[in-house]
Amino acid sequence: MTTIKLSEKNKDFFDRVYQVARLIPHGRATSYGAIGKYLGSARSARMVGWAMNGCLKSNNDVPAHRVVNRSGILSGKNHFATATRMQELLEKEGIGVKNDQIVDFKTVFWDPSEELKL
DNA sequence: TGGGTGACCATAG
DNA sequence: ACTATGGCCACCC
Repeated sequence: MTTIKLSEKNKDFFDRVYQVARLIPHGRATSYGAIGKYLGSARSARMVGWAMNGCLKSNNDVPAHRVVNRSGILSGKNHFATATRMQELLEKEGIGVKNDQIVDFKTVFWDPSEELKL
């Protein structure tokens, strides 16, 4: 049983990442960097990935499969329950996946700092 | 305390 | 076009 330590500061960060991830529309996908940028780019994209890692271990409704790297590659599929889990979830939403990479990613791409611009 | 690692990204050569 | 490097910052040993 793995427990993620969450100090006050990063708990806030994790929370924000989860919030944005939940706002990703059905059938769309975004990147770690995009989320990091939306959160202020002060935090690097790596932290977003770290947050995602934590999200899989906690029981929340964060669609981690809709978050990929900048090339549309399913870089985190390795962290899902099964190697094909992430791809299956994406394809079920109508997102094409070929060779662990999202087909026509630029079309599927959903940028929070654009769509969610306040 | 310090150093290595990571579901990454941007820039430089 | 591709490879190399630095930066980012929380986590673990």
